[in-house]
Amino acid sequence: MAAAVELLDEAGEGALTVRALSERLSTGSGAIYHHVGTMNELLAAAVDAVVADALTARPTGRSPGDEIRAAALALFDAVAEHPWLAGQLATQITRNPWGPVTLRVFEAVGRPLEAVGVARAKWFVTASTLVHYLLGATTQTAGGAPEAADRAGFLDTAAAAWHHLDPGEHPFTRAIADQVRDHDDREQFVSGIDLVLRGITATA
Amino acid sequence: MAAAVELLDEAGEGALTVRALSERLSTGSGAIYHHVGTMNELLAAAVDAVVADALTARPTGRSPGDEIRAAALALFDAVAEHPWLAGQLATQITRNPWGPVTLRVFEAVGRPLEAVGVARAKWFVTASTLVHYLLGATTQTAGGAPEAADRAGFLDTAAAAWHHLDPGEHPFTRAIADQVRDHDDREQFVSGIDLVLRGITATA
DNA sequence: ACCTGAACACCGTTCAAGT
DNA sequence: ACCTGAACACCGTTCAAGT
Repeated sequence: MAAAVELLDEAGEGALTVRALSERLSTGSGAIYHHVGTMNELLAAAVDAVVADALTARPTGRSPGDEIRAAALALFDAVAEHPWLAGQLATQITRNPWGPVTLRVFEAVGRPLEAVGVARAKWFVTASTLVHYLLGATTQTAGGAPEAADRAGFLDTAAAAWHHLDPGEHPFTRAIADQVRDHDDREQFVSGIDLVLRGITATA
Repeated sequence: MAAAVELLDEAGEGALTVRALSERLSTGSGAIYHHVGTMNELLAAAVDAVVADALTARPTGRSPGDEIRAAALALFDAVAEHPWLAGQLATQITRNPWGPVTLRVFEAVGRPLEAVGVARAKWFVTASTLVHYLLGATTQTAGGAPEAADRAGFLDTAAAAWHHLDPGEHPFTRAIADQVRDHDDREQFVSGIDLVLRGITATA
């Protein structure tokens, strides 16, 4: 398990192969199949392990909102630290929508909802909305995004392209191009949570 | 392009291979590489084509909220119709966060925001939040989910498992197990949008 | 310009055989 | 019980050679 995560961290999604893993563990490829049913199960277990690690360090937030933000940011940071997680999180959740990953995220994000004043009957819809936002955001944001210096040029290119769109066909995207160039992912991520939370409290 | 989507629709993600496609087109595998750089580009183009198809039929909503809901549901239904799209949408967006898919969704969902009363300076954050919710929800929800009859047992199993969780460790998830069993994906999807929209109007 | 199809360097998985 | 490693049935991609 640890060796699998190591390989993924070192060289990305493509690096976790049966051959690479068995070499790293100084064993034969057949040996791996004695401990795990399939390569996908191993990958799912790796994802679960990393998510569990990110979400179990539960901080005692000052407010329920803080607790939700802390849990969400813990996941966000885990994806930033393990870039392969962005794609794999999405893959696992698509493949197994009610699996262990979903459970962990629901539990971490949903628990503070009672204290926010959400009626018990609305716990599921409310938590779902938060979880979906959170997963969508980490999927797009924290994944392949290159670091620091690279990042500026990266966003510049996208923003420039959007800036030159036909205003007739893509008026909205064109209008926000500058905001895209100047935004900060993590800040934006939190703003999104706050927006959803405002919808929640407005309803509750 | 059409042949690629056909293959995906018929037999899922795994069915789109160079060999299968070249056989379907009664040609050699090399011929495909004369028209496309790589298999991934082809897949990306397939995703873009389906998303474009889903989002261009723009309904003239009675209210901006209706327009947003309509665009979101168009995407939701496209994923339901092409189950492989759930995973591929996520994959493409992870791989190319500011690519054509993102652009299409932003444009469709963001355009009505002005009419909702969102300040121009907040268009990007606001649209991002909507888009992330929407992508997260379709990723988890509309993908592998089996149809009708199957679906009941599918959710029952998950709900039953959650029902038997240790209340000390997973109090929240355990508490919502029943709601999971009885929920309707599409309805829940719209409720989530409404929740986010409430956050938006509460801010604007 | 466009296509052919064998060849190459990979995959995941299986399984007789070993200890 | 656990491991070995060759073998199998696949992949995507390349490239000399054809039309």
